[in-house]
Amino acid sequence: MSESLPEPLPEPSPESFLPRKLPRFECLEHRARRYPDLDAGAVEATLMLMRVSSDVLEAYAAHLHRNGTSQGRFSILIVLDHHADCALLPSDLACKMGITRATITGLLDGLEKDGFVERRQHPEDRRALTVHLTGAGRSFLEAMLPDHYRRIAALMSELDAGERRQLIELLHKVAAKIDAIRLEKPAEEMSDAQIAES
Amino acid sequence: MSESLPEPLPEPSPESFLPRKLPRFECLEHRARRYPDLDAGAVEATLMLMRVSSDVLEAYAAHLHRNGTSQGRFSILIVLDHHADCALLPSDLACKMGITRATITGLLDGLEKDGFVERRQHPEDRRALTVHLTGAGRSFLEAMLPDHYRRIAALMSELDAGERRQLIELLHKVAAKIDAIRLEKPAEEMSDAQIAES
DNA sequence: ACAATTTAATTAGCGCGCTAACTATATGGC
DNA sequence: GCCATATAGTTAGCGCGCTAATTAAATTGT
Repeated sequence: MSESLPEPLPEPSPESFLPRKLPRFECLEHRARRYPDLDAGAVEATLMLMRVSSDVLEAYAAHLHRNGTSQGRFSILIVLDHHADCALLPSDLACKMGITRATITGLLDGLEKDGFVERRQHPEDRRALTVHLTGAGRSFLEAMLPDHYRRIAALMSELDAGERRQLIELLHKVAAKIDAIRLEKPAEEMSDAQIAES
Repeated sequence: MSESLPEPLPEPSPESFLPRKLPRFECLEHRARRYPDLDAGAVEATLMLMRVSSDVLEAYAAHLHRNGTSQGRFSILIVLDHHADCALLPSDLACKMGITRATITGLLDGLEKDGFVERRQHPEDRRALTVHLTGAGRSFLEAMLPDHYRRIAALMSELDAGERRQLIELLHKVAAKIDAIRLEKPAEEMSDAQIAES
């Protein structure tokens, strides 16, 4: 919050930062001089966070796609395998994965068509279903997982244990402020007028 | 790569990490014991990166949605404003934003319907168009930007200048390994046999 | 000069998020 | 017992990424 433009700015050209794609946050830092509210360091960090994570997601999606699946589907298999004993409902999956039940319905349709999953009548509640991995689903998952974990290890292989902790800690600090992004009015940087009327 | 399970693991329950939603990477760390390839620290860091970035994106999308727009649309306005002198083509936008021309077409359709943007015949190349902010588009953008930058500043307000640098540097190290996620076979952790044949 | 290639934009259709609305069942209060 | 409400799952339709195919125009090679 305090400093702004401590260095003369690396002069954008964000193309040079990362191999592919510039994500949508791209052009912002150019405008450091035009907007008094613009904190160039914050924009740069936000840009980088969004770019790297979207590139990671895209790369991972490409890998899964080659193997005939997708993020959402693969995650369902993982969650089902992990809770193999619990007879999860679709709504449990939605809750554990942080997506809506409607989306789960679609993902399960696909997985069921592939024969990786089956829906069974819930024994007590006739509204509900329980979802289960089939043999095929389990073998598919087992075939994917070792490579999956190897990829994740590779992704973080440039960071030693301390750096990983650091990254997690920094991300926690960012996460603590996510509401400032979402809320109607940001609480930070209120003008005197705003403070007066509050 | 070296260490694994340096601490007994914070015992997942990722619900406690962050306010809302668990993203799809969720359940993985439970399985540290079952898979030899699983590097728990790497999984934890990856999980956190994906979760925070997706929560930031979602929060930002919610804000833009309240104001009748979206990430893609807003980014186009920003890029157009920034290159107001250049008479950008749709394909320039695609390239600068890291999305396909097909997607740009759709976003421009929406923006044009809102009256924020217009497409003009390119003066020399009859295949091409140039895209321009209208007055309405510019006013909308100018009305949004100060708050926009305030939100970004707020997001990073828990990090001092050094921590932001650190975050960026750590993310660079992650970015350097993105290919390991995408490629057919991960290069890391090659067996002796693989090394021999390379 | 003309055919082959490249490039610009679009269209059609998919994936997977979302919300809102709908159906069926369970549950809680009177 | 019965009505109101809540909950499970689905459906319909949108947003915005994507790829592949299409059309038009420019460029390149011989």
